Amino acid sequence: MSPRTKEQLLDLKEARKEQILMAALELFGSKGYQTTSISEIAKKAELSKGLLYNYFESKEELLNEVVVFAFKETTEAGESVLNEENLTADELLVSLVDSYFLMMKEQEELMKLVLSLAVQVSAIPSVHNTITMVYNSLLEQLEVIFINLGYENPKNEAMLFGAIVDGIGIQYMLDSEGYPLDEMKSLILKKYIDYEN
Amino acid sequence: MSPRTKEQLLDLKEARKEQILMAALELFGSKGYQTTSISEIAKKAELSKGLLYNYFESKEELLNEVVVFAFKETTEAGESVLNEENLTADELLVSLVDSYFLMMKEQEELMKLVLSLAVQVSAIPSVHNTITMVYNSLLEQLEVIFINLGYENPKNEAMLFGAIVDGIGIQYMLDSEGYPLDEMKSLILKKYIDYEN
Amino acid sequence: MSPRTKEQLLDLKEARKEQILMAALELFGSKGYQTTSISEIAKKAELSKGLLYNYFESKEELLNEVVVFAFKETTEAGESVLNEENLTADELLVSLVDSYFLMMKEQEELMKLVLSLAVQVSAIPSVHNTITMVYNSLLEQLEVIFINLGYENPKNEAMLFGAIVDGIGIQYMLDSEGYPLDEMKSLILKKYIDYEN
Amino acid sequence: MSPRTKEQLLDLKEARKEQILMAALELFGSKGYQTTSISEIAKKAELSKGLLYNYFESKEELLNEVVVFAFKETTEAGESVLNEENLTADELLVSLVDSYFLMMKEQEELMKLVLSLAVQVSAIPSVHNTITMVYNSLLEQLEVIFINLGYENPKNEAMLFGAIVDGIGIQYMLDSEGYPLDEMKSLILKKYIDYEN
DNA sequence: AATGAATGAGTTTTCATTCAT
DNA sequence: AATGAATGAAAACTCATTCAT
Repeated sequence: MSPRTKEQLLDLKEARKEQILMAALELFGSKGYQTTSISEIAKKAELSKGLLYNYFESKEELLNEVVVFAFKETTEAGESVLNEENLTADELLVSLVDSYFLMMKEQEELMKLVLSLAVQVSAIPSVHNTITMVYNSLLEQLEVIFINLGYENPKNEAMLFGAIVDGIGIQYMLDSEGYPLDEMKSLILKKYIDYEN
Repeated sequence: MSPRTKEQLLDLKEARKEQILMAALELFGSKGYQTTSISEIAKKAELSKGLLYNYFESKEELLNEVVVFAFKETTEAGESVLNEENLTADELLVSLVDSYFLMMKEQEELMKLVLSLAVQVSAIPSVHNTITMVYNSLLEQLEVIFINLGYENPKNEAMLFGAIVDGIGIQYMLDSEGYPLDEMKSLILKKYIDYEN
Repeated sequence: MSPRTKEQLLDLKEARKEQILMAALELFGSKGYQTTSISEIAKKAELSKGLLYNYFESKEELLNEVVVFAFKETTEAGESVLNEENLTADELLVSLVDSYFLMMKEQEELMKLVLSLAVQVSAIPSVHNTITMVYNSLLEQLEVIFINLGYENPKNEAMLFGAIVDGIGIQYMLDSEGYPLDEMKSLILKKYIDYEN
Repeated sequence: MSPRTKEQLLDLKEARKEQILMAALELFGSKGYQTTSISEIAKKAELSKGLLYNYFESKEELLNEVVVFAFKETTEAGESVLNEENLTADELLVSLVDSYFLMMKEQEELMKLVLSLAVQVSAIPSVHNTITMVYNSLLEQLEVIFINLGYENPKNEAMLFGAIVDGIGIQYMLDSEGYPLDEMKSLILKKYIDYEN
């Protein structure tokens, strides 16, 4: 019998990779990078340790790819908001805040990871680079909005907005049960726009 | 020579403990908790591993005490601002922001630790409790100010303010060289008060 | 198209086998047996790992066949010298020394392998047997010459000669750049025959 | 109770180190470097893996120290022969050959290691350097003798002699039971001196 | 009180070998 | 005949913690 076609193999490979990335994302997010072992990831991704190393050269490389993967989702959420047509700048901001808060609620693990990595992993240079890169691309996205809103210093405004979201993320991480996520959302929107929930 | 009095011994013990806590704080802050070994801490604190275990039962307990120790400094800085007399609420806020931003600049390590711990060690239950506790006491401190400022929902305002500071801390950690710390400070103050730098 | 004849298939198989053996020989010689992986050999021989296992049952069996293959070349070089007609015994010895030293220079890899295997691999019983076998057949070849030269104890003389060649091989391996191969050759020949380079 | 004095500790440390070196020497010699695991060495040296790493930073460093250790014994044996007084150059050579052959018989493991390393580990640069160094110091020792014997090219003679010893070592390694060590010794001595066993 | 030698479980990573396709 | 995905045992190495001195 002939071996699988190249395309089939590529598909399989991509699927496997994503499978591993998802498992790693979840574990890194909930337990932290250092505390998560390759064995655990392999078990969660339902493959063997050895095979995992066919897809990622090292734990550190895996982490890097997880970072890219994780931020990609965040960026894409923002992107889709930005691409919605017929929205005033104000409505855009509301929509963006909505999407971030939704993500915090629904993809807690992802947010935890993104945040914990930003902090925890600065010690690993390659990861630090990756994070800085993707974080900056997020900020640029935000900047566009503040430009449209006519703010005086849109770059700094974008950074402040980013800081708020990150900070809330941290607080939410510390106590996701009791945290008044919705109230905070209203509060922020009120600061930026005249918003009645 | 007469034997040392009990108090002297207690002082000695306290001094030693602080010596260890400082060393651990610095290392945990710069390298992260998991990546710092007990040996390194002992070397930096200039005592033996064995003796270190006379003061702290385990690495995890040491971490807990480091968290308390680290937040205490932060809280005390805030406290001293709050206790300054003859300040209007507005001036208090300015003063508090000043003190936080000063700390970020001058005690980078401490900020890094506080933040990274908040995130990184949520996985360790005992540490999670400690952090939640001290973080809440910080928030209560802030709340007082917003009460005085007459804000409608001072608790949430305190949380938002805390989030901003944390978020800026994260951004500063990612790129402490290039980050426009002073510009961000002005921006924040302008949001809260009519402030001209 | 008609199916290939059995002979053609055998030839193909033999060609493949040789292809693998050559690759393994080169890698074992340069990197050592333990340090060379089956994957590397397969890549160098331009076939898949799986297919390689159709030709050799295990890495150890492959090694055994490599040993035979490697020594065969050595033996054949000697054989061709012995079969040259019209040579006096002295001339034969000169010729043989020539051929060994030429091999050392031109087939460094092969020599390295032969030697390193002789030593490195004594721990693997099956390989030890193979090496002993082929090494002895080499010695028998040499013995013939010393018989013809009329030496008293041709067997031991053959062994001594073999030892000299091996020993020089080792020294050459340690420093193939700086080693005075030609001077050593002259020296040896002078010992055995009145030889002027 | 007070900790041990520094000297006691140093003695203990030296003893442990030698204990480990001996175990490693034996195992590397009989099984080869790659095939011997740190666990095995630790077990043979009767300590834990972890403790072994207090004495040697890595397996490779251990190997290097084993090489030095192993050659030191060889060199010292030669040295002691050279330092015997009232010996003619001829007698010195006899004595040296005696000592080498004795070592081959009695310290088979040591010889095996020396040889196998010379060959097997050329791939590890640090070890290659170590071996080249100690091998050259051995050759210099030999050279002195050939100078005293008035040979024309003592350096090359020393190398040839070294090659013979190495080569015989290899042959002896391949078949230590059946090898006519004593006959070979006589043969060599006869070549160099008029020697009647 | 003080030391650091000692342990061993746990970590990341490699690789000969098998097997579904 | 041919592929390379898949496995898992084993390797080198680390480190929190204990304990004899």
